[in-house]
Amino acid sequence: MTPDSVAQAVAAAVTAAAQANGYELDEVPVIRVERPRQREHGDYATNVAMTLTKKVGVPPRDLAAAIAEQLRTTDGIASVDVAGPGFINITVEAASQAELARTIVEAGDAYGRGTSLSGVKINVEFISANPTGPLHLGHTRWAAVGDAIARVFDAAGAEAAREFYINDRGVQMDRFGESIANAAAGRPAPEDGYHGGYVTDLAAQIMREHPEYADLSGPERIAAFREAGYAIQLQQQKDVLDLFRTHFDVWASERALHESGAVERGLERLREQGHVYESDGAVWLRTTTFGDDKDRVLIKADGEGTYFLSDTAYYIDKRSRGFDVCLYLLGADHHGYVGRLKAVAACAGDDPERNIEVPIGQMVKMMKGGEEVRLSKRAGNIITLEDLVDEVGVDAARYSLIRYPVDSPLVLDLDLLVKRSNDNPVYYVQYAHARIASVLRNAAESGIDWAAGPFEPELLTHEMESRLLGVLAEYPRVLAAAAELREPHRVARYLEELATAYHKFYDSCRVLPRGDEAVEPITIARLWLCAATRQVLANGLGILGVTAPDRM
RNA sequence: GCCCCGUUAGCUCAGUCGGAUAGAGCGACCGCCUCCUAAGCGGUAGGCCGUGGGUUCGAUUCCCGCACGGGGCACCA
Repeated sequence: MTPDSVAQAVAAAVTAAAQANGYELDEVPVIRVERPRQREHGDYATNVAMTLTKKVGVPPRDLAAAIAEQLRTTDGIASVDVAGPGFINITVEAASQAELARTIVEAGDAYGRGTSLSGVKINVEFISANPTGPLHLGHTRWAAVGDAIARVFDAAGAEAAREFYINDRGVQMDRFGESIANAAAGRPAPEDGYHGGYVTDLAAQIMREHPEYADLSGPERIAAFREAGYAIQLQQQKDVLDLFRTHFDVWASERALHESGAVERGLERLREQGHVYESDGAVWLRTTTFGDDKDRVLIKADGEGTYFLSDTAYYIDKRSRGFDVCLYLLGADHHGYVGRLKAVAACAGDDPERNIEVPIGQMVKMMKGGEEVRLSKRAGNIITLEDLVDEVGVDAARYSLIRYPVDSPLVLDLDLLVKRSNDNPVYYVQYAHARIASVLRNAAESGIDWAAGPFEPELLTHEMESRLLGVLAEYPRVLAAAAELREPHRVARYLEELATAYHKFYDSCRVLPRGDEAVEPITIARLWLCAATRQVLANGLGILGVTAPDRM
């Protein structure tokens, strides 16, 4: 039995108990079964009796007893007990629990996938760095988490698109161009310009490819270096993200928004909705109507559109492309944008509670040798995404960035991330996968064809087998919760729990025959359990974008 | 001043609609490989869940205040 089928059985028992005892119960509440912390409390527990006691007017323990009596007759349930203030503790029959191994192996990659977000089109925008430099530590968290969120959405049945917004317009681009142009001429960057060793590298590369730029001057020269630098830098960002296994579906350019008329269309939409006004020679959006601290300028007195104008157009453009939900993953340094973004959705006539979500991620720091890392060998004064990958590898970097809830600040300990022991969770989980792969490999080499069966689930009665099965059964619920709450770290934590359950099982339950021992039915049954566990570990690691190695 | 986030074991952190004796890893101490991967497993020690109130059968969890720490409040991008 799975958590869902147990919950259904409880619901049926509640209805039956109400009928048998004449309880007045217009509707059965949604039943949630949980896995008790204490092993003695059974495989599953529910507190329905306590939640219904008021409505029904019967003491919780009596109500629990009545429900338990009905529940006992359910197929697949071994025993039911009432405990504490009115908890119902349920123990499932070994065979019905172990059938799950077959279910998982047969479902393969699909095990755990759900339909809770079926038919929903979600746009996940993240990183959206300026194309004026390499991606740095501040971008890394979202590079991993944003991608994982999109994968979690896919697993929940949604249609998720990963989108990167390129701020390729405005004065910072000119400052970027001027900085490179100056570097090419051996001059320092202008005030408010871009420094860093990468600027000098860009200048050198551009001079190699376009020696003729040396003869240009004035705005023409700045524009030439700006455009060349933009192209190189954007490509470099794409290459690094590719290496990091974060692949975007859409690279949206701010310039393109202006060139395609999306900005005019967005402005028109906002005017239609009646939230645009003029004051002091500028054009404003009345975002305060929807809870923003102050109204925002769309077009400055000098006639230039603001960055905010592009933002509004971009949001409206996304919606016009059919996305039901637009997710903006922003760093804590941008949290001030939440109010105005929500207001933009409202000003556009949308529901800010449903159509737009703006999770805020806290900052990331790196420690090495007990001290905060501040300098990058490559880029002068910043730590790049590439540095991190060079240092610890893609798997460790992705895993550790996803492993924590994004609303708490993150400190990455580089010394820990390269360690190969169980204080490094990524290896701990991967090791479990490799260990199983090894067992399955050894079985195959010994000519044991477990898949040909027969699989006798009722043999999996060992304490550790039962616990492992219980953890395997949780996976679909974990994935669904991760999608609903936009919290992929739950998947990582779950995998650690699963790895622990497997390692304990492995330690106390011999799988393959030793020496000249015969292949027993329990051997086959345990191999099914191993195969199921390997599958779930692989599926979960896939959600995180981390590899599941067969050997380590 | 206003807004967002955090505060749980010595350290790094889990703990979604309020539930039974608050968890994991590390660090410390003690154990387990002639046997499927010891990158593993078992045990001991370690807690006023920041603080003061409130809500109720029950609060680490929900509400309000306070303290401490981080971040933010542009006709910049």
